[in-house]
Amino acid sequence: MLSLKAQYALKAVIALARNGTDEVQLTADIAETQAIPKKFLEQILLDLKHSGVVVSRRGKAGGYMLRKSPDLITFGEILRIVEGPLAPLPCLSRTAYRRCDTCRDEAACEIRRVFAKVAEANRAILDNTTIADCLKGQGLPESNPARLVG
Amino acid sequence: MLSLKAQYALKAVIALARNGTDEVQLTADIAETQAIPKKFLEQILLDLKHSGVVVSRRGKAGGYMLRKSPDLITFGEILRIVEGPLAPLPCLSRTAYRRCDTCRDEAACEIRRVFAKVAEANRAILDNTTIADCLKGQGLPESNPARLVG
DNA sequence: TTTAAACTCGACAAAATCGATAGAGATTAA
DNA sequence: TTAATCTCTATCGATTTTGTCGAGTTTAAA
Repeated sequence: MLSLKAQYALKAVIALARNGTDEVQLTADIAETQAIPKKFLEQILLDLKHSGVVVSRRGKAGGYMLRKSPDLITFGEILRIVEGPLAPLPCLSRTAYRRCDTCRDEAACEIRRVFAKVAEANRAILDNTTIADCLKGQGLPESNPARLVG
Repeated sequence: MLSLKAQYALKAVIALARNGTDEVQLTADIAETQAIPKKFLEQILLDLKHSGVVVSRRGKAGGYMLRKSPDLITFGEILRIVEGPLAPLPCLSRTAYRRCDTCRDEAACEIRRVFAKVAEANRAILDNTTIADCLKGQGLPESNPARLVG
């Protein structure tokens, strides 16, 4: 189940994308329009900043802006920042591989074999759906729907 | 991330499937061979029993058996029993729909639109992969791989 | 130069969830 | 009758989740 934090992060980035890349938006405004607790949102935006997704201007007339074009920001990128690896098992993560404590032989693990497909399918969607796509009302870019099946 | 409990449940069901449907298997044996804490496994097997996946015989010479053929038990079924709904958002669950607290208009929710694809993809895999499939070294039955793309 | 508005950052805290354990009870084969 | 086994509820500690607080720091503008 997607965490509230992840939902907040996605909503904030979408709000910033709607706002354009020429003017900053107040944390307080995002918090209010998206119904996100302000102090919690501050933490999230800070994470997004440290990860290079957004930039901030401090002081009076400060706020946040996207650092890159919405079509260069994927759902997968945001989720990894706020939730960690997408993979359903540590032994299936590309970005943060760890051996599974519970199984001796990865190659023989039936559970791993099935969830490898789940991981593939999820990556195919989340790493290929950008913020721009979802604003167009498109989950996936037209050009490569085939990637859905891994 | 898949919970340990879910991994234990899947391992236990797989172990029972390997054991066949004509003889019970001891909780203690499953616990030992699968490296699952015994008392925790007892709870899980009880859940699986209440949900009709396994049957038990009590008393001396008691134990557990699958209640149906492994090709009638899907990963999705087991996961719903021990983890609840598969869907990444409550508003996307078929088995346990709930409105999302965080969004006013479901139809317009960009996040929902994207995760609807994720939910579809996951269901396509998990509800169509049986315990029998995974024992054959097959994540999906040959007959309908197309269901993968929803 | 001062001030007010805004981001920055670390600490803290309540509540929920996860992983596991304990123990009394019920049932059954031998 | 006994020993083995499942049944069921309660509890527990650790971790994660979902926030909140407050003291900085930076900046635009008065």
